[in-house]
Amino acid sequence: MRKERKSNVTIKDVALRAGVSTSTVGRVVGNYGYVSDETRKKVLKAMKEIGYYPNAIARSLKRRRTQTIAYLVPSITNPFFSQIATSIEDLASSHEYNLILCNAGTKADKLRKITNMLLENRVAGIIHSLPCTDALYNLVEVFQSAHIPIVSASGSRRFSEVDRVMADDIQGARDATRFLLELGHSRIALLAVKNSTTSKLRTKGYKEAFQQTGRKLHEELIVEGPDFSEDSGYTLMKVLLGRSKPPTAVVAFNDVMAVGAIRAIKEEELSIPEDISLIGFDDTIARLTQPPLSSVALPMGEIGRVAIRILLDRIEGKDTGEPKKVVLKEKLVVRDSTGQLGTGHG
Amino acid sequence: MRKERKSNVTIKDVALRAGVSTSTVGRVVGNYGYVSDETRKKVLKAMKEIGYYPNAIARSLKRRRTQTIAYLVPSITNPFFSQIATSIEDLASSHEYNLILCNAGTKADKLRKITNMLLENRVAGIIHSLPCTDALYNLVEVFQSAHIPIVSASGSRRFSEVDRVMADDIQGARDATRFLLELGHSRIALLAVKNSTTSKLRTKGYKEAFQQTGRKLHEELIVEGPDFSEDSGYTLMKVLLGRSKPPTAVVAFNDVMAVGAIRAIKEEELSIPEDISLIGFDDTIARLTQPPLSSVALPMGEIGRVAIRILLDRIEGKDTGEPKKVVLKEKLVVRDSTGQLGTGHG
DNA sequence: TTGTAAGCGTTATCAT
DNA sequence: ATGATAACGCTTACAA
Repeated sequence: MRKERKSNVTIKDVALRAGVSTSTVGRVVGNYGYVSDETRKKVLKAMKEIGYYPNAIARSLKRRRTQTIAYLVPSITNPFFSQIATSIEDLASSHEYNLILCNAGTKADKLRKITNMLLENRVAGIIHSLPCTDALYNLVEVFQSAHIPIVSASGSRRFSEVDRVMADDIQGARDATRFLLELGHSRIALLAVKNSTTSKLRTKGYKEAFQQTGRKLHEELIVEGPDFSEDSGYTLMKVLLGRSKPPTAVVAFNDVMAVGAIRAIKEEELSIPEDISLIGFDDTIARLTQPPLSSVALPMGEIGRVAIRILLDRIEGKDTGEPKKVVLKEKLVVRDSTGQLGTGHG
Repeated sequence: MRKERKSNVTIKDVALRAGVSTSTVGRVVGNYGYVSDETRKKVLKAMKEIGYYPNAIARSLKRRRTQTIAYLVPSITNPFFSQIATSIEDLASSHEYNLILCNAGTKADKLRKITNMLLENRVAGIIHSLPCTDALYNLVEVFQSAHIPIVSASGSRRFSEVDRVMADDIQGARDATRFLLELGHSRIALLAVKNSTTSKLRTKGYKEAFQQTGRKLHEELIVEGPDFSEDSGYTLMKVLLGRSKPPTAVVAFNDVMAVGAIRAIKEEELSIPEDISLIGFDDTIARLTQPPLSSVALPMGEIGRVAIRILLDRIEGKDTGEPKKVVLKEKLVVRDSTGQLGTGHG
């Protein structure tokens, strides 16, 4: 015989069993107010015996607030987001909050639907990593007027009314470029991406590095592809290598593009880093390339942690100040794809 | 002046505004029962005007069930799980279910905590991809006795009381091995992993391929590492290459191990596939290796879809039959790391 | 076709 | 220190 645990054991049942009132049981369960040790023991015993566990739904209804927060991403498959998600989940969970993870995809309808669902489920707050779209505008407006706090974690930077935490794309690219400049390179190419805010900021950082060191910038070495794909990296690199004066170093705006670049470079029978130094961004698959790729690591974990801390402070009313903007440092991880200029036959 | 949307507009408010009863409003909101067109319009108008949206918490309390399901994984960072998660989320969302994603990690405490939280929040059902542990036993027991359906999506296979959907590891390895046999290879090495059910099953498939084709199996070419890491793949491959009779083809039990193997092979100045053919598993980063890796793709999307379908059928009582066990096919994706035996100098 | 009223399982206020 | 009771916002017989 299997022990059947009735799923609707209520406080009332416990009260009956323990021979006390529901409010006394409530005090024991919620651990507040005055309860004598003796009574507490009786209640605890009754709870065990009939297998009581609290009903969070009823509690939420009564308290008029949930312990649920949501994290919205374009795609959880992207390791960038899943790492942020992990750190959010971690802290949320240790503060007794549940995390609803929402894949908003790219369709406006989906995000609208999610917005409604979150509203109806009375989430206590949301964190998102979404790009700026009409549907996001709608979301922000709706949640703001419902007084539900929002934090952008490496999402759209455009809403000055919401708390934002993001990586310092300018600094990351500046550091990477500077590192190459210090290795003696000056013909440093940039594999950039059209219509990307991130790409624009990184390009800015690249330029700053040249300015700060007083070295000459070669504008023609900044090339733009349509997206952050491997093909994009491959094609751009091919173009650069076909020129009369190819670069001696390359910064690709993510690791996947860098993989494309590696393929192009090897096809031309050149070696990394002897002929060409290469740096990627994101530090995701960088350990696995051949040679292991130097890459600018983004502080995903930190982004998530800061975002959730801000959110919890907002939810619990500990922070009622102006919207924050937190910018976190990126960090170059040096591996084997970068070397001093002129060690090869280039 | 910002329009302030009061967050606690209730059915009662709408009823008052529209001059009807709460139950009439309820009928309009829930879209059931008889409501005259005229009344419906009045109610709809009132809803718009005062910005009403339903309270899912109250509804859940009343109906004694939620529209929430949970998906538990060891780590959402693993692309294997995040892809399953995506397909689950997709179908769940289109059936008006919310998905709570839980990172159970590896500590028993965390899973116990999640178990309780899920129970208290009255989730309608759960899907998991967790390995067999005491904490999972506890989870299964607790949910079973609360009559909350569970589906294992490529998780522990040990519970015959729960629905299980998984990939056919035996068939995947068999197909991969067979493919290599047909290319003329017979000295086919296996980079396996100790204490892994999956590894055991794949090894079985490997052996079946030899049996079915009547070719001679070289037991000594089956080597085991401690885990599925790149280092593991590298070290095992080094060992194999150091032998007097090295293999002409290799099956690595995931892509990351295959990357390690590639490194080892290149270090010995051998080429892929001319000297050695290589096949990975998972088809995650396989496109990005040099050369692009042939790899056995697991049906992650399909696993998620089947799992959520089964779960929804259970939740909605459409399926009250015996626990199901669904096994889905793996599929070899051929790229450039595999070739006919003897095209190189080996 | 519409309205009344009794819960769902908690929490919180007020007595006792 | 404990108990009675009224909400929380919705659904749903049942009555009208």
